[in-house]
Amino acid sequence: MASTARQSPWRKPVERERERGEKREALLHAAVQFFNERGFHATSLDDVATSLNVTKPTIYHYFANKDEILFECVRLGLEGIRQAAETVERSGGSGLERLTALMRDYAVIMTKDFGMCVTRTADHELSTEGRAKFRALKLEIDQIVRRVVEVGMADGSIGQGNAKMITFTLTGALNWIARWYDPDGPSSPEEIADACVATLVNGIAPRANRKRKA
Amino acid sequence: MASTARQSPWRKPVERERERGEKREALLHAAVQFFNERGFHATSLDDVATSLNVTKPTIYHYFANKDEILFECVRLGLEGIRQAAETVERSGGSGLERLTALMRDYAVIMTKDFGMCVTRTADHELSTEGRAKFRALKLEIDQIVRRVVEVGMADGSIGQGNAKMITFTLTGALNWIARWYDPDGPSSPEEIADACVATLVNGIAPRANRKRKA
DNA sequence: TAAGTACTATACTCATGAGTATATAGATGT
DNA sequence: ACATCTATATACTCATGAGTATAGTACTTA
Repeated sequence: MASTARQSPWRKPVERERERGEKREALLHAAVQFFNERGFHATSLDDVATSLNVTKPTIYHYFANKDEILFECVRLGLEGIRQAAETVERSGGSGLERLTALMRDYAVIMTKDFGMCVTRTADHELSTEGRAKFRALKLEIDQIVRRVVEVGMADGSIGQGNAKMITFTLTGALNWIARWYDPDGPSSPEEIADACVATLVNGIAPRANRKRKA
Repeated sequence: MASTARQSPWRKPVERERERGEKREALLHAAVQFFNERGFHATSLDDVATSLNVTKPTIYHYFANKDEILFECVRLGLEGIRQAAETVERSGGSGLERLTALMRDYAVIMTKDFGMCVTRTADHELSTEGRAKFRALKLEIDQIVRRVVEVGMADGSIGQGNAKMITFTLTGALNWIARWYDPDGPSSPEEIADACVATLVNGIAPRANRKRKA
C-alpha cells in the first residue's frame, strides 16, 4: 500500500527544506532577470514578487532585504567563475593552454544570467558589507587568472609582459560580453567564447606561423 | 581709459552667454563625477547643487531634468570617441596602424570623466529618447572601428576573421578600462593605453617575429 | 528710472518603493 | 484537540528625491 502511495500532500521535513531552497532559488532567478534588464534600482520587489504570483512580504520570508538578493546574485555568478578558474588552474597543459580554457569558460558564464549580473552590477549598488565581499571575490578570481598568465610566461607559452595589465585587458574583453551578448542573436555562447578567446590569444596582427587552435 | 578698465562687473551679452555656458559645463562636470562614483540613481541633484554652492532649482535653470544631464554626459564622452575615431580613420597608414592609433585614443578617453560615464551608464538608465540616441552614437563608433578592421583585413595588416566579433572584443577590453582605472594608481592613462593596445594587437601567445611597436 | 530679463533661493508637492505590523490558513507535533 | 510553526496576504509607514510654485535680487536696456 505504501509502495503505491504516489504523492502525499504532506512532505517530510527534508523535502520541505528542499522546497524552501527551490523557492529561494526561483526568487533569485526572477530577480536577476529583472536586474539585468532594468537595473537594480529600477527593479521593485513588487515586480519580482508579482512575476512569481506572490507578494512582497513573501520575499522577505526568504531574504533579509533587497541588498541581500543582489549580493546573492553576484555571488552565484562569481562563484561559478571561480570554480571554473580553479579547476582549470589545477589542470594540466602549458600556461597558455590553461589560460585559453579558463577564458573560454569565463566567456560562456558571462552569457548566463548570474554571470551577466556580475558585470552589470557596479560596486556602489551593493551594501557596504556586500561590496567588500564582492571585491574580495573578484580579486580572488583576478589572482587566479594572473597566476595562470605568469605560469605561461614562465614556461614560454605566453609572451613576456605586465601580468597585471594583461589580466585586466583579457578579463575586460570577457566581462564586456555580458553587455552585448544577445540570446536571440546569431551566435551561440560557445561560438562567441571561441571567437573572443581566439582574438585575445592571437591578437589581430597576422601571424606568420598561424596555427589553428592553440 | 577704456584700455585700462580691467574688469567691469558688467558683462557684454556675448560674455554673459559664455558665462552661462561655463556654468552649464561646471554642472555637467560636477554631475559626471557623482554619477561615476555613486551611480546615476544614487546621485541626488541636491548633492550636485550643493557641491557647487547652489541649490537644486538653479540646476533646472540649465537643464530640463535629470535625464538630460546624464544624456549630455554620455554624449560628450561618445562625441570625444567618435571624433578621435573619425580623425584616425581618415589618416594614412595601414589598417593595423590606424586601428592601433584609434584604440590608443579610445583607451585614453576611457580614463577621463565623460568617457568613464559612457561605460558605467547602462541603457536602461537613460530616458527612452536618450536611449535611442545613445545606441545610435555607439553604433556609429562601432561601425567606424569595424570599417578600420576591415580595411586592415583587406590590406593584409590584420588577420582574417569575423570583423564584428573582433570589434566587440577589442572595444570591450577598452571599455572595461573605465571600470578599473585608478587615477591614484601607478600607471598613467597613456601607459595603460599602450599596454592594453599592445596586448590586443599582439595577443598573448609569443610571436616568432616579435616586433617592438607595430 | 521704469520695465524687463536672468538667475537664484525657500519651501513646497508628489510618486515611488523599501520595509513592516498584523492577520490567517494549513500543516505538524503532543 | 491544542499549541505551534510555516508560508502567505492585506494594508499600512516612512524616507527619499525629482520636480515646481513663488518670490526676490541684480543686472540690462530703453
